[in-house]
Amino acid sequence: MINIPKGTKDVLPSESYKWNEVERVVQVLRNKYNLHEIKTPMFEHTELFVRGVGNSTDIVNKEMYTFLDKGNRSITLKPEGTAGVARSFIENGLFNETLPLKVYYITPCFRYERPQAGRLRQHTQFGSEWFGVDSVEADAEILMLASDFYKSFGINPTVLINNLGCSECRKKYIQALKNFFEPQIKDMCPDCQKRFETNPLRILDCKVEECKAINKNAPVITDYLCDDCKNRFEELKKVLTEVGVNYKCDSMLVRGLDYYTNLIFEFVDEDKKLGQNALGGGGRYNNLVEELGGKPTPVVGFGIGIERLLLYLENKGIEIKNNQQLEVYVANATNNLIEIIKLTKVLRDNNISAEMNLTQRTLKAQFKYADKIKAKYVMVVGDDELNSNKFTIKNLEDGSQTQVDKQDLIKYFKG
RNA sequence: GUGGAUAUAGUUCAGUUGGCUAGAACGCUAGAUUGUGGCUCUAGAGGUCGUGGGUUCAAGUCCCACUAUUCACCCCA
Repeated sequence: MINIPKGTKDVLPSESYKWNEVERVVQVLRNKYNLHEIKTPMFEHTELFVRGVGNSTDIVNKEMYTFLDKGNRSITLKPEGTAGVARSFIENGLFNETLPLKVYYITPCFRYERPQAGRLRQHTQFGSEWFGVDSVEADAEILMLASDFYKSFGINPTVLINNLGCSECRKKYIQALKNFFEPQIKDMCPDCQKRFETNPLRILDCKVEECKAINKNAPVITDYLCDDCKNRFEELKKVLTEVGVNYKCDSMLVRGLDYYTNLIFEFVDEDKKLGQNALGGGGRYNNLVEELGGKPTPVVGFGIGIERLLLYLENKGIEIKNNQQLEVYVANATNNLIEIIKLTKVLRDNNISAEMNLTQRTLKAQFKYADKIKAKYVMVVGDDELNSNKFTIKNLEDGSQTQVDKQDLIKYFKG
């Protein structure tokens, strides 16, 4: 017996309707927000993620599915959605097209980690990236889109927001951080000592108690923002309050991807029932396109984990509606197969969901089956019906039974 | 990478201080007279007790190793 690989999951026929519903919600948002889908490959050159996601990140350092292909190229299964989309944007010269460009994707992502509740080696992200806009409106609207997505499922998770500043204020802030940590870095955990060299910002994100204690007194980014950055953040907060986005400021929020500038955010499960409490996250990355070799283009975007969304809904006791229902089961009480098949085809040609008996079962067993698959109606087709052109239709929900003329069948089911 | 837990039927789980042909519930298949579901009743199929080794007269049960799963930490979706 060959088992499913570690950290992966089958979506079984009995639960796939949940995924169909997620896709339906995304289609609705696509129209409401005028998004366009972009599909990029499942794998890219490893270098893209090293440069895009950043080589001081855990994703790049220890979590990538990297291998050499037969042409000795280093290939990596995408660990997140943004880098590939940015690459495509540059490679296809989309910065020369009409901007802003608002794209979205639903894609599997791969990270080699130890699996646990809400964390898989293959997970699925719904993401959206908006190229060529750098405004409060865009920042607010991308948060509204993500928030709208969650609200479509009847939830309203808190989004933590923070502002990392433009490259100018960030430079000053990082220097301030270095000055602050330098005298006491020897008392901090080995990870933080490494972070001090590679990316001091991430020290703020440390979960070790001793480090957290020191972090409490660390300089706060808001004190180092230039007036532009400060005003913009204040204005964003005003807008979010007006439009009902459930946000909270968190000056410790850093996030583990290097490409962020200015706005960053993370949707969280505040009850922490998930274990992993990040439901989705994102922010602004105004330098990424340029760093990957494109014309300087501001971008804002997010990624939302679908598996975590479904887990969150389950924990909250929120059920996703299954709107797939079989309308008619065509039961067979005759040897005239041709007529059964033709009748079923007529129903389907009129967009009526229909299934016919495919087994040697008795009529009684066919009724049992129809009940089990939750058919709304059973239409009995026997020699009597075929001779008289009148069909017996039983409503399985209330048990009532009706005779319907052959030419009125469609009207009966559609009416 | 670090630490903890678990492994018995398709699923969820019982299985006592080691003791006869390993159980339940749900699910699945079929039947309860003539062409009608749900409820009920009856019957049936389905397990080398994760794998390998050890202790013992005797191992699902105790010990060891391996494998798999799972939870937590780090980090992230």
